[in-house]
This record gives sequence, structure tokens and C-alpha cells, in this order.
Amino acid sequence: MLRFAPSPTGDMHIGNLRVAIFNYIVAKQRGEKFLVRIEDTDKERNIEGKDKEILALLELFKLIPDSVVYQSGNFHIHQQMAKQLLDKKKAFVCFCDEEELNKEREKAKKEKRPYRYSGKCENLSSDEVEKLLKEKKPFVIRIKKPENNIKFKDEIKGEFDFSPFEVDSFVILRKDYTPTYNFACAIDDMLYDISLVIRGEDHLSNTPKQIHIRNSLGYDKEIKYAHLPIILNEEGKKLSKRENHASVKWLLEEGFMPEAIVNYLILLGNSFEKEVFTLDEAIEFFDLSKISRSPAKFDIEKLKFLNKEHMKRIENLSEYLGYHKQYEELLKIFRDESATLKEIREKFEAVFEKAKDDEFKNEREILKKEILENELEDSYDEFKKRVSKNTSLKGKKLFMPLRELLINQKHGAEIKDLYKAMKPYLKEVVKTR
RNA sequence: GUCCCCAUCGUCUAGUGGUCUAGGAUACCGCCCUUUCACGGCGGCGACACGGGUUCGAAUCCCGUUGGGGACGCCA
Repeated sequence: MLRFAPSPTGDMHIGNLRVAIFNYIVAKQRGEKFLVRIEDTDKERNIEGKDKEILALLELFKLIPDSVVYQSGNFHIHQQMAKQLLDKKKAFVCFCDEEELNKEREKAKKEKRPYRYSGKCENLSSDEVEKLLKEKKPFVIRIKKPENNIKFKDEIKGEFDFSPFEVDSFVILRKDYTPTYNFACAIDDMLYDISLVIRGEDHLSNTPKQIHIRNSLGYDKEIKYAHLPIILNEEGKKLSKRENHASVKWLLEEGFMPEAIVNYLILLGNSFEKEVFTLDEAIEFFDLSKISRSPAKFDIEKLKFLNKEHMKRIENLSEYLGYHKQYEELLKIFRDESATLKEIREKFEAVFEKAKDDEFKNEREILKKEILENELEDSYDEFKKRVSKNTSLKGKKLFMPLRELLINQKHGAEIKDLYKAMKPYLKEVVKTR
């Protein structure tokens, strides 16, 4: 089983979405299940409704999970496992308070050495532990750092070897008895029989910790890992959830099609025979091991290009955009000159608004009268001839105001095409100008 | 600071020792088309970070430097 494990603590950004896509694709390629696990272990940070939002987005992107679970539903198991580790002396109770630890962290920083847990509580005698427990002193549970190096092979990045010092004796159960991320994650991956974990590179240093947890528990089935290079913003820094470009919601609002976003995120860091493709097509030729090992910058221009390509593929544009089908031809014209759905909508909606530019106001009024008072010819050429003759307007002074009457813009598509597309409702439109 | 990862056109990449005066896409620029703006067609600009090795031969292998990124939480 493959899994996507988002936390409901913020908006989904493209890095998360990319991870979901790759997990989904590999699950399909291998005929394995795709699990979505909501990582809601931090009560403080969970945002009400974010889980539903994430699930809705996955559906929109056609990344349909075989099952959805909430990590908080397994707390009792996590606690049981922590108890097990305690009994096996692979974990210990730690009474150090946060203030104390923060001081140590600062000290380490000042002395320019990496901070590691002091080990203070590891050697507490059972009598001392009993005593402190009776005093109701708050405590956490830490796993003992491993005795040997933790080695693993990443499917994308190759071999890794972490020393016990790097893994450290870290917290697995908080003072409120809830599991920390690494603990819950390691156990759930084991519980749901995850075969391969595909996630962002920022999790690389969590991997030895999670392996160590399962080792300590005696789980010996190997879980493979593939850490994807992260996506950088235009400045070359890690995308933050606050950045517009990074937010999936924002891209959707800007009129990027889900199909184009998926296409772009799969293409990023890869190279295939064709650049424009669907999710289903990608399942055919995607190869996880061929992903680039270096981080890639997010390029909205390339996304725009792909969006144009995917917009061309929309068969019933008026229906897709939720407009009456009589506008199909006009919408197609706007599509040809737009990069996003939003752009099409804006151009289309401007057609039904009052004129906004006064440069050709007089010409517009003359033309308006001429158009409204006469029958419209089938042929644009005849229409043009007549209008030009009766109004004695020509050149720029004819075509610019004429285009303005039609679409409320001085520049844009050829009037001949617009005329043909809009003829059935052209007079109505001209009236509103 | 410590540890880890990465390094080819602005951007995404092809390239696995000779086929590389480095290929494609996108962006940009120009021309054509067009009474406008786009689309489209054609063309152009544009990169192996640097320094040492190894080798007959290096974008490709090794070492170093530099640069960039990530991780160092009772966040995920």
C-alpha cells in the first residue's frame, strides 16, 4: 500500500499535491492500494475543516483514495506501543521541562555544536521515576537512541547512513500522551503495511528515526523510501504555504485547470517523450527512479503553457465554464487568446458590460445606431461594406469602435470571426454597450 | 554552527567516457500571417559553476573550492 499523509494544519500547496500524485501513480502502476492518512496528531494546530478541504481537492484532481484514515483514531495503539517500548527498556520516561530544554538548545547554538538531548532522564532509577510520577510531575516518553547506525537506501537518492548521535533520543509521546509525528507515522506505516513511502526531501532526516522506532518494536519488514527533491519558488527558496503561487487553491482560482496542474507537477523534474499528457497517460510511462535528484524551481510560465494546451482539449467549453451553449463559438475565440480559464471568463463577461473607454465614443454611438436600425447580413463582408458606407467610417475609426461594440475591447480577435460567432445575439450585446 | 543533499541555456530538462561546434520544451527576440491583440508557421539568442586530477579522450569518473537547498521541536 502507498499513502499520502497530509496534516490538516494549512492549505495544500503544490509540493504536497505533487507527493500525492506520485504516490497515486505508483500505487496504480503496482496495483497497490492508495491510502490517505490525515495526520492530525497536533490538536493545537489542526484547522477545522481542512481535512475535508484536502479530500475535496484530491477528488478534484482525480486522486481517488481507496481509503481514508485519521491518525488520531489510532492514538490508543500508539500509546500501547509506547508502553511496549517502555517495558522493553527501549524507551524511557523524561521529566525535563521545555524551559530547561530550550536553555540547552540555546547553549548548544552558542557553542556552535548541534543540540542533542542530554540523556539526563535516561538513567533515572525506577525508584526516582516512581517518586516523580507520584508527585504528578509532567513527563514525556523518549525512545532510546539506537546502538548502531541506521542505514537505508532511498529509491531516488541512494544510500544513507545515520549515526545514533544523529538519530538522538527523541520524544515519542507528549506530555498529553498524544504521539509525536515521527512515532505515529512510523507505527501507522507499519500498521497499514505501507510498501513504499514517497515524500518530500524535508523528511529525509525523519526516516532513520522512523526506521529506528519500528526496529525497536521488532518489526522487520522493510519499508522502502523515495524522497523527492522539493519544489523551490522563483527565488530558489522552499515554498511556504503563504505564497500564492504555491497554493493549490490560488492556482485554481486563477483559472488553472486541475489537469494542467497535475501535468506540470509530474513534468517538473522529469523528462518524457511528450510534455502534454493526462494523469492516466502518466501512469503508463512515469518512472519514479528517473526523477531528477536536484530541486526544481516552480515556473508559472510553463504552467501557463500547459494550461493553454489543456484548455484546447476541453470539448464543450460553454458547458465546462457554466455558460449557455449559444456562446460556445465566442468562448472558443477567447480561449485561443487566453492562458487561463479566468482570463476567458473575464473577457466573456466584459462583453455584457457597459463601454469602459471613451476614445471612440462618438464613432461607437454612430455605429450602434446603424447596427440596431438595420437587418444583419449573413456575410460579414456585406455587413462591413454597408456599415462603412452609411457611417462613412473607415480604418481604425471603424474597426476599433466596432470591436468595442462587440466585445468591449479595442484589441482582440478578428471582427469577422466575432461577427460570425455573435450574430444571433449581436444586437442584444450592442444595446448594452 | 553541525549533518545531509544538489550543481547543463533565465526556467524545466536530454546526456551514464568518444555519436556534443551539447539536443528538446518554455520564456524572450525577430520575420511571416494579420486594418488591431493574440493564435499559428519559420528563424534567432542562450548553458556544461570553478580548480585540480584519472584517461589517447571528460558535461559524463575522482578530489577540492564555490554556490544553492534541506534538516537540526513535546510541528508535520
